[in-house]
Amino acid sequence: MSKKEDILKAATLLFATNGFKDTSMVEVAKMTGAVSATIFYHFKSKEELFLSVLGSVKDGILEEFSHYFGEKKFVNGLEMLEGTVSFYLYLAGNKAEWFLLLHRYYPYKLAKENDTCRHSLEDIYNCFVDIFEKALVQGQADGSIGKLSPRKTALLILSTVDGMVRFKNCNLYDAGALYNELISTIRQMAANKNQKT
Amino acid sequence: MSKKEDILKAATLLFATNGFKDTSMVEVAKMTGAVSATIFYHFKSKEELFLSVLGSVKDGILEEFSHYFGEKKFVNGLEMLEGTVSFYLYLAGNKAEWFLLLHRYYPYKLAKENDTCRHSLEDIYNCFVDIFEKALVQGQADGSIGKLSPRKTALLILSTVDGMVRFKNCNLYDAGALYNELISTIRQMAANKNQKT
DNA sequence: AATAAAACTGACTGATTGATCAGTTTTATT
DNA sequence: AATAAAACTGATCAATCAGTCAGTTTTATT
Repeated sequence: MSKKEDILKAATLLFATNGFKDTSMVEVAKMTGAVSATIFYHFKSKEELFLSVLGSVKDGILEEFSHYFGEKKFVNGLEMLEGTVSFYLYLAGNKAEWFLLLHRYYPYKLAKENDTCRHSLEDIYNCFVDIFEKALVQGQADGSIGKLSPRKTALLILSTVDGMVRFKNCNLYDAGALYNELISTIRQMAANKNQKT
Repeated sequence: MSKKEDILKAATLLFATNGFKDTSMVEVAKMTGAVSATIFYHFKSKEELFLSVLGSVKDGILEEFSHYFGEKKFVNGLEMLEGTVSFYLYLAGNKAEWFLLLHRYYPYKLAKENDTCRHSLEDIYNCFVDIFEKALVQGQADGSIGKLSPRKTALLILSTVDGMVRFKNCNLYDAGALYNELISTIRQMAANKNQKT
């Protein structure tokens, strides 16, 4: 691994666990066995380092989901929906630092004035919502999912899993313990045949 | 309003919008027309100021909910559940600074080492979950809600509304636009008569 | 009015930190 | 081996900020 990748990895961990302001360049440097000036050689400022971190997290998430859906095959839309939810929760545990970073407020604040930041965040959340939506649309086509607004329902499901992951990351409640209830609720939503679109 | 209350109000706003580290005592002081030393006369440290802010947010939330349930009467558990969700979303808009503060990571990190902080957060989230749970239990008693685990379902609903509010505060998606879908989903959950407890 | 307590302030300090830069070491190319 | 480019470093700086304290003003009490 190159030094630049080393720095990026250390910075991801530190920004995720301590936040932007509470992470010093000296800290990041020490973790890679370098000196802070080295970081400023690779990244022109602390903010640029953060943007690179967020960009690499975006790439990682997009790649993970693309890999999962490249391998996995689903018998219908409902199973795809459940698979996506499971994979999201698995990823939130397996790549906890990514989701910790996304559950900090700093990226969203920076996004207000920085296009690069905003685009990374948009790519990440669009990836999530689009997959949920695709599963819902497919499910409506194959009959495994009833009438409902795919986009809004996708957002509602994302809100729920995002909230569950946040509660877990904040040490409030355990997301895993709600898994069965979540799946059960999704099936009830899917089974709905009466609602108008 | 006393100077101490003035400081507390200014600090709430600044901690909520800029975070703990990104809020300086000079900033808080300026907002109240005072000098930073004045704040240190009322609060012995920046951390103690933050704990006081969180405590006052806790008091505010508990009082708001107690006031709402003191006035409002519900015909059954399901209506109480829907009312609670609505009030939660209303409060998240009306007292945005409270929820912005609760959607920062700093309080939860501080809670790991500080009992006062942990207790405030516990009080707040227990207030939310307990009310949802109470509505679910009451609904099961009066027949408006089917068989399900009240505690886990309460947590699931809280995850959803918490996620929706976070998305809105982060400028990602509009929570209000999902209101109808949310209520509809809750009714489907409630209508479930087949599930084992 | 006298007195004490409470509230408040200006000036200051030590520590931290993002960033710079001249100079050194390492790597790649011929 | 010679050379150039890339990677890295030690020293340093200006700015920011939490916290202190001696001293002043305001408020309450008698």
